[in-house]
Amino acid sequence: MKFSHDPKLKRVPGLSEQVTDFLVSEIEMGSYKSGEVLPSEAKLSARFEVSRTVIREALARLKYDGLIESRQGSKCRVVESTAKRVFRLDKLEDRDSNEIGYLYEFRAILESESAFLAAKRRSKKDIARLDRCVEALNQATQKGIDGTTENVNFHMAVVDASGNPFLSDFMHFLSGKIWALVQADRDHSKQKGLPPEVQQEHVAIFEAISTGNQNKAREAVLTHLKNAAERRGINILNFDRFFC
Amino acid sequence: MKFSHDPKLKRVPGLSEQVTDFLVSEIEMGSYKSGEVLPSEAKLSARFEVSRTVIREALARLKYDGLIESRQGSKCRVVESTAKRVFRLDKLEDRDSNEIGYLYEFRAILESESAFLAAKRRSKKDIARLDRCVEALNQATQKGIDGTTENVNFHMAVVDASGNPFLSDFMHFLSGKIWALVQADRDHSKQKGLPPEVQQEHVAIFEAISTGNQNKAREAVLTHLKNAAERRGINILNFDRFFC
DNA sequence: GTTATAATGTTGTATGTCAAGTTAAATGTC
DNA sequence: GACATTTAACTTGACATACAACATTATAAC
Repeated sequence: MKFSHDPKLKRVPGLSEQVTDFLVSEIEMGSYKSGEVLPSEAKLSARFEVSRTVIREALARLKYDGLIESRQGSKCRVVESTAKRVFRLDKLEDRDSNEIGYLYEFRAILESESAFLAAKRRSKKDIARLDRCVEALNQATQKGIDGTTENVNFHMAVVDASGNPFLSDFMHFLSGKIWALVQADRDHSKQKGLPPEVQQEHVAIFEAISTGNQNKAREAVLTHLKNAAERRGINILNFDRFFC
Repeated sequence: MKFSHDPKLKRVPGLSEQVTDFLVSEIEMGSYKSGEVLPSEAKLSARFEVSRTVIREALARLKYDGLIESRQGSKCRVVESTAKRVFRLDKLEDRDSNEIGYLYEFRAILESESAFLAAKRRSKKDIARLDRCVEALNQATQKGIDGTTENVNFHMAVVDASGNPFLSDFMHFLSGKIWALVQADRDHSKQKGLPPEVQQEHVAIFEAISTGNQNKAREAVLTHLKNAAERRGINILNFDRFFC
């Protein structure tokens, strides 16, 4: 049996990765506070019993994230946490159901407001793209195939139609994480194909956006995500805010 | 004159940083598409005319961001953009006023919904913290000092009171970027101290959250951010959506 | 005490080496 | 010729050493 081309092969974490994670947790735990200096590369090399190369690759990662700062000649300094250059969303799979509920709430806020804005700003190209997405979802529903890709495409078409590049970029990032999360426990559910009621929800969103009904677009998204969370057994928290 | 301890010294970008930026832009431009392999470290080393050490440190950064993937023995692969591990918000200072307007809109969505949730979920500790923040802003207003720190603290107390850790974490990240942006052109305005009307807006937000009036909390934040954007001459886009 | 100088420490970069793993070519087999 | 096996070449991971550029600290001079 050959594994040469299988991309799902377990990637063994290298030494620099391990050192990186360790240093990150130490900084986040407060072992090294803002403004303080880290031990020299030589000291870290001795402490972790790895070569300086490994240490440097780990530190390069931290520098890129803006966690530490360095200048030739003097030791690395830990920068204030407000100056972080990236937003990271790791270890999502081993968070409890409660936290995932918060993630869906977060997503619901962004996507519903995106739809609200999209109903106002959507261009003809946006509507055409949304139309294609709905059609693709239709075919997926009829054929009974998975349709996850088409689903994601539709949701991304909505946020892109909002016209806000930050909203758009961030939701692309977030949906990647959520998608990976969904795929992770798709083995459990074993459900094939999209239920027809899901597609009805999609159509409702599309109609509201294309006709320019902002409030209806927002509520259609909220309804859809509320149902989606329920279908996945996620502990939703505050979705009923607009329905009381 | 000595600069030894001055942290504002211009940090000269190292070779690995330059290589990193170049490779990132090449991947984003599409020179290396998803699933394709990068040239070997030796080839890259020859191409950029730097040592393999530099290349490895640059690649370590890309791996950490989830832009590429590597396994011992085979070349690095570019991963699908949906699998990116981080959300980055760089080069914010050289975006035009229009885009900054979108940034404020993005922020307004998150902060107004945070306030909406905070008005429902705020604990006694949250209210106490908000109270301390308002008091600190009061004193800053009276003393006529800058008050930027107190301002940021208040806004973060609001999002923390929302109880949603994702919302909270992300807004901490985002406010760091916005704060840096504000500080960048604070030299232009030369305004000292907070105007009294700003503090009134803060108090309105606090009152709405502490009394549990969700809708009022959300609109108070929107009003505040709308005015804040106007005061800073930012081209706001859609803030009047709730006022028509 | 202050200032100039030397010594030391630290990061940035380059080079070489080897091990472990993958890929591609050569070879053998039917 | 098609297929499987072995071999060779290539690639990443990690280590060690060396040196330049810069910063810090200790020392010496005044």
